[in-house]
Amino acid sequence: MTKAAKEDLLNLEKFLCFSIYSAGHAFNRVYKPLLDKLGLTYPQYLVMVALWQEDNQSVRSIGAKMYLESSTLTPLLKRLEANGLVTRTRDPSDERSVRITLTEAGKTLRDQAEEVPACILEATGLDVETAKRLNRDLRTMRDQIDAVVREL
Amino acid sequence: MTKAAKEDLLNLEKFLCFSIYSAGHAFNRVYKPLLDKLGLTYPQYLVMVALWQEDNQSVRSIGAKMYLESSTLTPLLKRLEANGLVTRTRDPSDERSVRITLTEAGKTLRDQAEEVPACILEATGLDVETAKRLNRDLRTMRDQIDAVVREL
DNA sequence: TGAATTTAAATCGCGCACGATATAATGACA
DNA sequence: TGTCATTATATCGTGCGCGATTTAAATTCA
Repeated sequence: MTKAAKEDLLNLEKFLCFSIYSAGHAFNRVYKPLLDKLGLTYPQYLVMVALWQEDNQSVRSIGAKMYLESSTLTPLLKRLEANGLVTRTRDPSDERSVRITLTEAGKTLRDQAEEVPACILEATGLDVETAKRLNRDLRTMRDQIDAVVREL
Repeated sequence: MTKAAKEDLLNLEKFLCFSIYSAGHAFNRVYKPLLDKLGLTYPQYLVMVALWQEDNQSVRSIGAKMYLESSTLTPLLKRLEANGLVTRTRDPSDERSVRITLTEAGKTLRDQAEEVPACILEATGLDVETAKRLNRDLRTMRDQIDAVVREL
């Protein structure tokens, strides 16, 4: 290993994982004022996006798309239910499964959230093409990491 | 807006923030077995990297580098102290400040952690140059977002 | 059919992360 | 100097996120 490479191992800013970690927190900070108006947290917003994309999903389906466990989703979905945005009902055709369905308020919220993605993109300072490339690279990396994790 | 762009607003996978969010979780998953051996969590590991880089920092200094609040760091550092990796002592020249200093065990742990970054890089499936570019782009984006957040 | 396995959610305990607030020490400056 | 503002850390409450475990339903297959 070169000397420069060794020094990189001592520099937190040179850690790719830390850039992801700190960028994630930065997104949280910039989303907060926008989502406060909607009464949503950042993870709740992402779940709502998933439901606006496809309503009436099972907890399992949402978890698969978001890479989250039921132990994370169940309480979060209960909060969305308590806030009147979704309903949680056992699937009659398979009583193990719980279907999450948007209420009218949950559907309506989508209109109020319409401006959010453009605001966020603007805050990143990235042009659309760069954002797309970054996005693609990150998804590829994530999927590669998860492939490694699965074979452990 | 084009039709394709509108559809992207409904597709969670096309959200840059979600790629960061899910990639962050993926890193957590792949780090876990490696860090379990060291008795560290992922955020604790990042704090240790910061301390290996520069020992005897104040809580404030660590927080500035890691973009974390004292309300996050104080309990985390107390756990590191309880595990014998650091000491926490008030700075005699400014009693408001707490200096975090590596113990011998904390210093020694660095050797055991030596292999970790290479293992992680390998799991990402990225070559060194791509990882560097991605890293640079993410830091730039994070700093840009934080600049926007500060002027709110 | 009936026992054993698998699957889906839920629950629990722990650690992170933040905002709001408290406390104590330092600095500013009238 | 004494008051007022600022700074550094700590504390509290809330919500994520996971692993381990539990419960109940569905599936497998002997």
